[in-house]
Amino acid sequence: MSKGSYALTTPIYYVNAAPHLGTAYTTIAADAVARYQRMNGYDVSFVTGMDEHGQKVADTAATHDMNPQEWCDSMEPAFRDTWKMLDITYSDFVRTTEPRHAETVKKFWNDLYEKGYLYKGAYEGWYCVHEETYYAESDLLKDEEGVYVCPDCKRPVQRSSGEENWFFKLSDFQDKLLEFYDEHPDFIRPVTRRNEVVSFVKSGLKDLSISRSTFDWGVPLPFDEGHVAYVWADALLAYLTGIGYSDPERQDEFRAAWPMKYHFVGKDIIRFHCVIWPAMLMAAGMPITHTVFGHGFLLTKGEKMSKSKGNAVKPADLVNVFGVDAYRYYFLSDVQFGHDGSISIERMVQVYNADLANTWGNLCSRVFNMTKKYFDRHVPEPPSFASDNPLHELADTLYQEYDACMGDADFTGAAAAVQKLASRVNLYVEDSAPWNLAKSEETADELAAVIYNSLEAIRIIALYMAPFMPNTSAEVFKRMSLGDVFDTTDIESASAWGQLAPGLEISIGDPLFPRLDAEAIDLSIE
RNA sequence: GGCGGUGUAGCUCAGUUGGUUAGAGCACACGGUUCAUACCCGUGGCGUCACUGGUUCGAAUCCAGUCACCGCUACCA
Repeated sequence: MSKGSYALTTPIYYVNAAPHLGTAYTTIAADAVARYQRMNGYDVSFVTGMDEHGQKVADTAATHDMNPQEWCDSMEPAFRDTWKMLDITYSDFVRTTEPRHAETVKKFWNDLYEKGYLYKGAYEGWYCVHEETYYAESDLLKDEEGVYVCPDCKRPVQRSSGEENWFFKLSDFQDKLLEFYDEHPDFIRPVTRRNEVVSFVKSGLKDLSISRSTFDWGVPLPFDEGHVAYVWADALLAYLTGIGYSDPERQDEFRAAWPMKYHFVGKDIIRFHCVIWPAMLMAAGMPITHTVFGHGFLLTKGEKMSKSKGNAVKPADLVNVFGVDAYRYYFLSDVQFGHDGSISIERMVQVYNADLANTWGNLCSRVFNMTKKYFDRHVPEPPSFASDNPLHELADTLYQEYDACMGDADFTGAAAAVQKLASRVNLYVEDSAPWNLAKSEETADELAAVIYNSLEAIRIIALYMAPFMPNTSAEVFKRMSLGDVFDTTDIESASAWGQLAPGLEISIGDPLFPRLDAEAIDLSIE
């Protein structure tokens, strides 16, 4: 029984660079939510993709001796393969050069054109005579007297009318946006981002040029074929394409999935998603995505991680050392989503050893071993008193806590909630000392209870760890003869205490997370 | 310059509407245990809660100022 639709997106990533830790971070977060909400009973639409248009792409293609389409095609595997490596379960991968997306762009902007939200005008730019270059206002510097000067040669620049473009009447939406933010406090998260956006909009909105005519690498506007859509006027619409907006056969899906639940984005593109995008939707008369979540940046030694600084460690480098599951777990659990977070190899090793090797992995190992040793590898029949135990009590509160965190994109909180149960099982085993209970026939029932309860807790932990660490949970389920953990469609009832069937065979297997030695890892993030 | 944010144990961070000896995880030290991946369990130390002044019976928590760092201040994304 489906709880309904749950749609979310990552940004449609600009093709100019292969996925790096930052894009992987956003995508893993979205995937954790997607996986969880599927297990929680929703029909999940999870859209990601590639943003392939614009002058810059055309230029980059040229430097590689390719035409733009060839260049974009050559980049597709970099994205698809990275997402495959990270076990990303997107439901649609939109390339903005696909015909179906061109349909979306044409349909959408034609609608706004007919509704009178577009007009032709000239974009006012700045020109430096000496450098013979146009600059955006944000690129300019100011001299002592507050006069704009060229960022390269420091000479004053002059205002200049650029090309004729189509403009979207963004300024018409200033009040409506402010009203919308006010009525939908959850639209922009976290709160600091919200404040920034509100103060930006309050400072006044200018109309936005949404077309370009000086190059042709883009979607031609249907009412003026000499113009192609500006990249953002193109890329944002990929969210619609990804759930079937322009596909006659997917209209039911589209109606169910729109408006979406989440756009996960980096904080650097929050404005496009929180100002321009809702204004576009208002103009189109469409409802607006529930929440745009602008997460923080990953910092190494306090500096933003980016390829431009040449300090990029590729996701694959870390996956090779730690494995996919630990990679996902580390970034989601140790970096507060929404805040900038420091990351380091040292820290990653610490978290891996503490949370995964020592707590979760070792717990499975010790309990599975005892099951083998005391019950010939089979889940024991629990005596009637077995369900009265501290693990049962804690497990009963887990769904509520975890669900609240995941619904809130608080991955750190969700991971901690599961981790708390794992720690509690370790303590329970310690307190119960099954190795002593095994010494006498008189305590055989107690021993069965302890082992059954520990196994049952492990089953439940594996369920809730699955969105973070899909492979490990699948493996734990397999070792417990439990079937596919991702067949779960109602995690709340699946995690209710006492469903583990006695008699199932338990296999021990190799350690899930062999301990790592920080000294032995030859990899540094500078 | 304007608006906003941050500054709490070695590290990463929690600290609700101001209220008893300031918390968690990790790291560190010591003790216990042995089913387990030298694992698990217990105990412990450490903090002038950035600084200064103020309000209050009482402030990490409110106010003012100072210092440091950071974000936003539109069309590369």
